[in-house]
Amino acid sequence: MPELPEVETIRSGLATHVPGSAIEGVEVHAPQVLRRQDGGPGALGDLVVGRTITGAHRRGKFLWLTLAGEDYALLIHLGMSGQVLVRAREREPHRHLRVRLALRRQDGSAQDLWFVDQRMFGYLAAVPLGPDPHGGGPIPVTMTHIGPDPFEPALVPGSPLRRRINRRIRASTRGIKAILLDQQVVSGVGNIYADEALWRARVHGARPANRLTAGKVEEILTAATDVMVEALAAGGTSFDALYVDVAGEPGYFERALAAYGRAGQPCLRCGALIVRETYLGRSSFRCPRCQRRPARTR
DNA sequence: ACGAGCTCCTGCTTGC
DNA sequence: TGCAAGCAGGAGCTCG
Repeated sequence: MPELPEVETIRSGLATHVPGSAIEGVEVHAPQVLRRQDGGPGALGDLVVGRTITGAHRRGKFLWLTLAGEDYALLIHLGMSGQVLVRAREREPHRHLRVRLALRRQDGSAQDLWFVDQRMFGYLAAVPLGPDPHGGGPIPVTMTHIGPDPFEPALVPGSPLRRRINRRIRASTRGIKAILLDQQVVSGVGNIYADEALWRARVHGARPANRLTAGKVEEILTAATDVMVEALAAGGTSFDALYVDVAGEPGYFERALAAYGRAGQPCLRCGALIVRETYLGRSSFRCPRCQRRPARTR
């Protein structure tokens, strides 16, 4: 499940391979992944063919390639199982190949950009660029509601934005994990890194956010940032073949996970057995001793 | 305005 | 053995 570190690994791979290349053609194998395209699936080709890719950007789990003219971007969300692969033109198509972009490099050589997605929760869309409400560079207009992510300089500890977000979190009665998963507050954290951050901060995910101190919220945000920095250094987390980088290589952070997926195994801090629970309709893993359930929940 | 719940989708696993 | 149900879950949407 791609979260911030995995999407950043892909962004960085794209940044080294595709800027300067022109999009020569679009081949759609599954129109479903273009369901968010304004004007319908057919509009994608009209908006991107003939244009040159100028850069690869990311906020949270959203990825976009800017196009020459800097008025439009090709927005990519990987959903649960999306992959972006840079492939040789001759390569045999992948079973779950949904969209193929034919690229032409500046030196005249050809390469393909594949959007592969088994479960098709992901999508592609050519979207106009607009101003960033959080003060950064232009972003696709369909994602202006997405909050800043912990890798953004504006969100460093002690910054005004960080303090504002800390207050916003503590104004809510929702469980802290629900807020971590809410991409409109802070983006980039998904189910895996939320559980890891909460384990590190010794907090139960169902703890109402308004009952946390500013210092504890800060500790949770820092833990989320730290675990994602470490995961990025390992190339991301690959549970199965569903997450790979643009060259098709998996990441190696799974072996460093302390909570997620470790039900029945000892807590690396205290030895109590990690438990799996359902929270918000998805699985949560925690240490029953380090992360005590809040008193009045359930 | 906020939050809870539903929905999209495929493939692997589980149970009868 | 074969089939159906269960499960995985990001984020946009609807509804209260």
